[in-house]
Order: sequence, then structure tokens, then C-alpha cells
Amino acid sequence: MKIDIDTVLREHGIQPSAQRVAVAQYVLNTTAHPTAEKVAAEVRKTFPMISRATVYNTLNLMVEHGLLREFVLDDGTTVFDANVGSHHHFVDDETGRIHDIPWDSLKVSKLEALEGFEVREYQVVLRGRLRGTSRRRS
Amino acid sequence: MKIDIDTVLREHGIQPSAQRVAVAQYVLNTTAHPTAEKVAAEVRKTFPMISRATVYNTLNLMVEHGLLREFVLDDGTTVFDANVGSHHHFVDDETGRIHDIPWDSLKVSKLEALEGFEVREYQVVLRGRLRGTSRRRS
DNA sequence: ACACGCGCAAGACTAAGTCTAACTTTAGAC
DNA sequence: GTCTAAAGTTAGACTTAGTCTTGCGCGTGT
Ligand SMILES: [Mn+2]
Ligand SMILES: [Mn+2]
Ligand SMILES: [Zn+2]
Ligand SMILES: [Zn+2]
Repeated sequence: MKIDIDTVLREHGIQPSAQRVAVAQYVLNTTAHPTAEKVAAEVRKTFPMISRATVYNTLNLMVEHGLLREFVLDDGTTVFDANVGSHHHFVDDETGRIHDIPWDSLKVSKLEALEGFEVREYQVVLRGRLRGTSRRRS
Repeated sequence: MKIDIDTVLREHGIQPSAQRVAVAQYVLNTTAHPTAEKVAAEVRKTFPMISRATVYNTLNLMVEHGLLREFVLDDGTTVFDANVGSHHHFVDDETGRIHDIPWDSLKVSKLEALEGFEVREYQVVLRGRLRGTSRRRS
């Protein structure tokens, strides 16, 4: 399950360090789309003395090197996504949680007909409720 | 071209005032998707003494009353959109400017097949270059 | 004249993120 | 094994966007 983070970092041109490994270990093994502060909080459970600046530095480094993607929610929150391939996002209205939607689950057509726009990339952002989440108490 | 802002506000349950009319006048008549600070700057050209808090209050009020929609860009910037109907957005890579894409220009299919997700609304966000914008000097 | 309610203004405050400058730690070189 | 330069880390200052607080001014009704 947990592959060699050290190697992953090196393969992407990032010099490993205890702090970087701790951050990568967490953020590459969650699908929760955590914020930077959430990452800091989680990492501190096992590496209490890591600084805020280092967490941000590491996350930004990983984004620059394509190990991570940044995603901004509708309310302005910035989260990090270990899933760097093309996919869509579904935001749960009730919890705010983000769920990945596989690229092939949706199809966007008529893109080529968009006169004047040269589309490099796109994404569908959906919002709604999880089915079966029929109003359970908080 | 410029309809009676006073009436528009009242029709949406907002008590008009000089400041509110000034803000609405600008923000309802642009397709530029301005930030709050941009709105403040523009409004001050004709109403120099308006406070930052009032600009924010008015924009938020208009959003609450459905006169305006808030939209958050990929870089986290929050902008306001007078186009409150369903539409998609195209972000110009070079200038960062946002262009509205009419709802019917695109079609997203297979939505109903998304098991477990009850979609309330969605939007396609596209990024790329404007065709014909072939590298003119800045 | 008085008082209430509403809206506005100014500035304090907050949260997310970046930057700075000093300090460790590391990787090589010897 | 030492030494040293480069790279990494740190605490805290700073910035930016936005919210909150508090007091003030003004119109309306009595
Ligand atoms: Mn970033
Ligand atoms: Mn807002
Ligand atoms: Zn994702
Ligand atoms: Zn728009």
C-alpha cells in the first residue's frame, strides 16, 4: 500500500528530507483533498515540530514537480489533490467533501464547435448530495 | 441600455441608497467579472468616499438576493458575475480574463449514470487561449 | 423635540499564504 | 573523519482579502 515515498520524491526531482517525506507520506495517501492547514495538522501528529513554512514549501514544491495538483473550491478554500490525472470533481453540499469523478464517467460534447476559444484543458465541477445520505442527524 | 437600477434593487428586495446604486450601476453593467477591489476602484471614480466595507456589504447583499453570483477562479481570486443564469466559464491563460460560455454551447452527458451522486448543479470550467490572439506584444 | 432603525464609515481584527533572515543539516570534497 | 558550501528548515514579520465592531448621521413617525 505505502510505496517508497523517498523514491517517489527523487523520481520527481525533489531531494527528500524527513519533513518532506512526512508531508508526502500523508498527502499522497489520502483522497480527502486536504487544505494546507489540514496537512500541517495531520503531519504534526507524527512530526510535531515541523513549521508552517515547510509544509507550504513542500506542498508548493510537489505541485511544481507535478506530484500534486492544487484545486480551489467554490468558497475559495485551496486544497491539494494527489490525483494528478484528468478527472472531474463533485462537491458534497452537506459536508463540503470533494469526490473525484473519473474522466470517462462524463462526456462533454460540442467543445470543438466553440468558435474563438482554443481549449487546453477543462473540468466539470458538480455539486449536490450523496445519494443515500437521506438526512441523517449530524 | 442602462435600466433603472433603483427599480432593479427594489424588485429584489434591496432598499436603494446612493452607495448601493453606485455599486450596482457598475457591477450590473459589466461582463468583466470584477473582483470586489476592482468594483471599489471603479465605483470610486464617481463616488470617491465610499468605504470598503460598504462595497463588500453591497456585493454580498446582491449575491444573497440573487442579483449577482460569486465565482472563484483557479488561483483563488473571487469575482462577481452579473450573469446569474446557468452558463460555463472560459479562463484565458494569457490575460486571466473570464469569458462566459452560453449553457447550450456545451453538452455534458452521462450525468444520470453517476451512481451515488445526486447532482443539483454543475458547470464546465475551461482554460486555454483565445483563437486569433496569436502572440501579439503585450 | 425625541427616538428608533437603518445604512455608512473607519479601522480593528482574522485567516491564508508568502517572505525574510538566521539557523541547521547535508552532501561532497579533501 | 573534517570542512565547507549549498540546501533545507524555522519563527516570526508581513501581506492581502475579507469580516466585524462601534459609533455616527439621517429620515420617519410621534
Ligand atoms: Mn500555492
Ligand atoms: Mn462573499
Ligand atoms: Zn480530485
Ligand atoms: Zn460568468
